[in-house]
Amino acid sequence: MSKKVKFQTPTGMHDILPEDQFLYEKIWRVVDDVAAFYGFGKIETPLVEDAALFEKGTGGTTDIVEKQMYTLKTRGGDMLALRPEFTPGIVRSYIQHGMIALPQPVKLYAYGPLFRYEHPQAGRFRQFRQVDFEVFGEQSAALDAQIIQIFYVILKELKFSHLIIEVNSIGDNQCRPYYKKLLSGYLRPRQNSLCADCRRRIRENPLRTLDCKEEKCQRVRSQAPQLIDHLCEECKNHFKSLLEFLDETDLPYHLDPYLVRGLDYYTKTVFEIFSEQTMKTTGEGGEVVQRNALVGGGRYDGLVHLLGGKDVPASGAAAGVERIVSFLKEMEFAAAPAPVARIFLAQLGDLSKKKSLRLLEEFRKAKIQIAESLGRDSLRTQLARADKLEVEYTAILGQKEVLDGTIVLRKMDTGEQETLKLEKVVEEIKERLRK
RNA sequence: GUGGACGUAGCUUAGCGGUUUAAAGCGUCGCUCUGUGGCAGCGAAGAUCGCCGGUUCAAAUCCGGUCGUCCACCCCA
Repeated sequence: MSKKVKFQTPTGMHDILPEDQFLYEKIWRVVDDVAAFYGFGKIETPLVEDAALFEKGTGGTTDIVEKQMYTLKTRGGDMLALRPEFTPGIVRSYIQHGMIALPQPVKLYAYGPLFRYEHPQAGRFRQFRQVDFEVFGEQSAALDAQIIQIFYVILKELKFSHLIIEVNSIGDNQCRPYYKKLLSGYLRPRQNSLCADCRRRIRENPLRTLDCKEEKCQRVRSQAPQLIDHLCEECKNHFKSLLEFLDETDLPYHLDPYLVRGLDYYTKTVFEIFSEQTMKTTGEGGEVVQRNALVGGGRYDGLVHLLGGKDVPASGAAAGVERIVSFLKEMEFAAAPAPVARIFLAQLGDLSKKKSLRLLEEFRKAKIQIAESLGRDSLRTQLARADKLEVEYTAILGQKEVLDGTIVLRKMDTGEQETLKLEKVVEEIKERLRK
């Protein structure tokens, strides 16, 4: 006999069990509603794309592509990758289907699973879901503001309270290369005061030193040349205009001059939305403030062109669904919904069991949720089950009732029972549940 | 990729300075109660103590490795 193997979910991946589904469904419902209101069309792209799409789009030097992508070789020899983010796939679809011929801007949204080979921890998994919104063909900061607003509204609809929006501009191909040079010129002579990671970053990605959490790096950074002081005229105006739009919409934002993002394709606007919330910790009954980025996004004016399309400006953002769910679970109103069935059908004996199948069908047609336990024969256990399900009524169909063409209706809280005509029961119950 | 904590029935945990049948609560199923639930009593099923190896007469318990979970760094949603 072979050894018993215990299968389990792969590292960083989880089952979503029936009792948690309502949380996800709630999010989908809110997202669909908000998207419909703002005129976004839903799009689904494959979970798997040409690996080169992400290498080129997301960027070959990003961690996501460099060390977190699940790649696979097909039998035909193609190199494919499990999508690690939404944007390149949606850009690809925009180009492939000639959406440039549609009235611009083209507004799209999507949600679904993404894959990143990472070391799992709080709010970080190898298979996770995002909600993603993208706008193509409009360079105005009004759309950036609308994207921010959309995610803010979604989180508000989900009853998030302490939301913080951080915005910044990281310039474009005009001004950023110049600023990078300026920054590394400032950092290089001071590298002894920086952490090891930042010393490495000076070469690889000097912008990232800006959001280092090490205190000594923050000290150095406070004297560093500011990105917003070195934006080109166009970027400066764009950013100014973004802030004006945000003021207009009353969104509670902060300008964080040190906010930079890890993906290569961002230009001008970048932003993140955080929720600050105290979480109960499992050990020692303590509390801890969780400040995870729930949403991240920005403008990516060069990406459509980079991936082979026309020079189309675009802007977008994505929210981490698991992170939202983990907050939702902490909130008290996120308890599981009330029991679905308000009535239970108990049967006794073969004859009534056969009759029950037909009766259940009548309830279905009348759109009345009714629970049963056809596998059990004793009335005791069926009533016990009905009790557990917290139904209001149990309809009891025994041998005698089938022969008489009647059915017994028991009110569960009081225990009072009455005998009804079998053909009237659906109507009668419908009437009573209305109250 | 680096570092820390932890892996015992479906769940929550006890046992963990080595020694016979690994314990409890919840849950599940059954009986007391042959057509009447919530309570109670009784009972059953369910764990080769994550896996592999080592030390030992003897390992859930000690040691090493491995896998997994959680957490932090890194990065990101």
